[in-house]
Amino acid sequence: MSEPGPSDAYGETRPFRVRSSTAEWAAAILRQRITEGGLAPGRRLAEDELTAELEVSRNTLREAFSLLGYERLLEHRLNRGVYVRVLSPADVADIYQVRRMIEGAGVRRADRDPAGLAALREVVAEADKAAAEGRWPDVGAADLRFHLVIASLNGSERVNTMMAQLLAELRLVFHTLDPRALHAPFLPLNRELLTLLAAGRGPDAEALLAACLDQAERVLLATC
Amino acid sequence: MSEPGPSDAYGETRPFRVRSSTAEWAAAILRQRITEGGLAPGRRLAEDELTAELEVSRNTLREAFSLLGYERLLEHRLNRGVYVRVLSPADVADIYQVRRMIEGAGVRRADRDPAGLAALREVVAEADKAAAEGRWPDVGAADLRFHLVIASLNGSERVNTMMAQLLAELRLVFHTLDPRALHAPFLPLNRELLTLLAAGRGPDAEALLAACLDQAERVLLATC
DNA sequence: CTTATCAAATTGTTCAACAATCCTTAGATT
DNA sequence: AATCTAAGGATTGTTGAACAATTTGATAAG
Repeated sequence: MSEPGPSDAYGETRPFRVRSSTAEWAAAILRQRITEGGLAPGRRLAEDELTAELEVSRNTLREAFSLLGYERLLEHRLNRGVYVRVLSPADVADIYQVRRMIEGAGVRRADRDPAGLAALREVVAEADKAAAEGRWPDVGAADLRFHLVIASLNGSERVNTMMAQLLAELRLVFHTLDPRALHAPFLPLNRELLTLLAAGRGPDAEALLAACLDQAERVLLATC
Repeated sequence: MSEPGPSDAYGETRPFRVRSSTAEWAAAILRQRITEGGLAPGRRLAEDELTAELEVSRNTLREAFSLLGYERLLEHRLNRGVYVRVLSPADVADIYQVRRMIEGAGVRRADRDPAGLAALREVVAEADKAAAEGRWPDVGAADLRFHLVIASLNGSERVNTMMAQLLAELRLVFHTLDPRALHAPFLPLNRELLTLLAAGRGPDAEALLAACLDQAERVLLATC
């Protein structure tokens, strides 16, 4: 056909020839829509619809679906299509169980990682600044990053990606709630947790973290 | 044999009705070959070859590749094909870091799960029986199952699947070694670990487990 | 011996067609 | 009227072919 290069439309449709695969490009778009709330949980993603909109072939789109399915953002029912994942209370409980394990282990290793403490301080400062300026979505992002850093204290690349996926899953619920009401209560707790860690009071930090996670879990379970 | 659908004892038979998709069927076959050593690490999986052998289309095969890539059993290099994963020393170290985290947390929760202890006893008995009869591959399988049960003490479905995937990855290295030399030293250690857990001596059990994992890590790192 | 160039082989992507399955609706039966 | 059954339409599952893009290996030139 007519020159399948970077033509098609002059507009913004597709960034040049990206180095990553087309499927990952499509997956990135869908991932963003899901985690930012454009695609609500339970919504069905029809192939016809999306192939037309994203201008990719069915095969490529299905590969993107597969990608997001592995991240547990989409659910695939055989012969029935893919749906934006709906987290059950059991899912939320399970996710928090894993978080207790990962973050608890991270806190217990905090004393061996001074660079990690510095990163935590930075994230806390970011959160405070965003809160002072009323940018609550940014506060939420900083809160998640805080816990991501705690997970990274385990010093394992695999744990980091696990944690990132868990938080992406949680965003399925987060964006249905008010970011201020959700994250504001945890700002001072995060700060105190950092203080305890810096003071070398490991067991106290561990207890505080556990309390934080329990509270967050209760809040989320109350909504579903 | 946990292959889905009717066996292909007569060659080309493809199951009439598979409950799962064809891609998952193909992935299951490849997964088994990889974890059982039929496909050695570093080996390239050519599309032509496998589409002919498995009698699936290229698209379906690539979907299966993608699936196994998520599980880190295959490595995908752009425009160069897929290869059976080769674990680097860094990979082994990272995997054992995760195992220390998961299994350590499991042991710490052992006292809340009497059913878990019973399962551990059963697996230890299996391993002893297999060792007495010289079935060393079975001993290895029981050893892995022992640690899978320890991970399950965390009471999280997600942790269970994480652990299963980690052990599948480790099998990439295991099946290049002698199962007897690899697993025999751990038989009495596992038994002792169980004894400590049953006696409620949590901290001692935790220390013993850490020692076991450190030792296993050293053995594997010595081979690559 | 090194570099440049070309041809073959393999992967990346798309398309169109058909099969299998699900869902809806209309009709028949009670 | 309610329930069951049987088309039919719509959507997904799978395939094969086609072409583009990239790598690989061989060959030729400097």
